[in-house]
Amino acid sequence: MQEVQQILKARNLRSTQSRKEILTYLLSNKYAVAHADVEKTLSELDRVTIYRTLSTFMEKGIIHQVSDDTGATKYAVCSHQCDSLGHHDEHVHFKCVKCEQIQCIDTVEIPDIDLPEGFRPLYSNYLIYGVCKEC
Amino acid sequence: MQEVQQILKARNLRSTQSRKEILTYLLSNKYAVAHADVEKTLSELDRVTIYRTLSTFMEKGIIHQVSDDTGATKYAVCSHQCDSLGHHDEHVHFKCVKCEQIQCIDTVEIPDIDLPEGFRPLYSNYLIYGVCKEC
DNA sequence: TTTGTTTTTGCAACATACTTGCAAATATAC
DNA sequence: GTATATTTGCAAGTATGTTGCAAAAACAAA
Repeated sequence: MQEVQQILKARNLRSTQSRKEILTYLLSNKYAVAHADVEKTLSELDRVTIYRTLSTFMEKGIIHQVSDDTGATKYAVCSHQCDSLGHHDEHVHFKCVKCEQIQCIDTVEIPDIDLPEGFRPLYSNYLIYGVCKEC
Repeated sequence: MQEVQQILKARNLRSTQSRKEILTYLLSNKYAVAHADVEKTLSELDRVTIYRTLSTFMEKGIIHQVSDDTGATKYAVCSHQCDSLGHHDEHVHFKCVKCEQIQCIDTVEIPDIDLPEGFRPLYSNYLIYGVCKEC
């Protein structure tokens, strides 16, 4: 059984053609991808199916969301053991101002912060903008 | 001359009715506001005028952007000396998972990060999710 | 305080991102 | 192979953001 089917089965998700194709695409991409990217690449799939599949993958901890300033949500495959109970891969993301690609910086954990009295932190997002290795 | 007019004049922006109302609203709000919030509150203003005004205020360093996981851009008044040449108020933002409001945590600077070889950071966004003081 | 110039606004139309309901199709378990 | 529950595709709708252009408003200077 291939990797994608194992990932789906482990989350009790049916191995449908759409899911296998979308997951394969996500795994093959070193950068975070937007819905539009999936749609362009897998053009035979319905837009709504792609939205729903990404949403399902999020819930099941297969992928995580990265929000940048463009308004379009991007997604990347989780590197560690995430599941329906939560995401456990709090790492920094890097967005290149030249190529505009977002990548996970898995080697760097998000540093903790001393918040003012009364604020209880749960999780966080840290996005660094700059010029990436490749550019 | 009122505060809002001084702010506009200092940036060489004409003191129009729309700008004065939108800026007053932004200043009166302790949380980050979305375009939709402005539209609901100042319902006599045209949608496009609000978009353009927020965009102008961004360029002139009057407000800054906060991106969260909802896809809708939010804005908050800059606390320090920002201008057309750039924003200089790199602070942490906090989004409450109960009331869903975003506020600036002006007292905490974004901690620096040691990026892998080859990455050149320029600026960053750090958003912490959790339960706020009020909730 | 009127006039001329430049900026801003409002409208129409468009573009992109995302959601919901429902019937038909498909995956899985038996 | 059949029953059942899940998933998909289509249609339609909502939310968010943009662009071009003519009319209106702000400002400066006579």
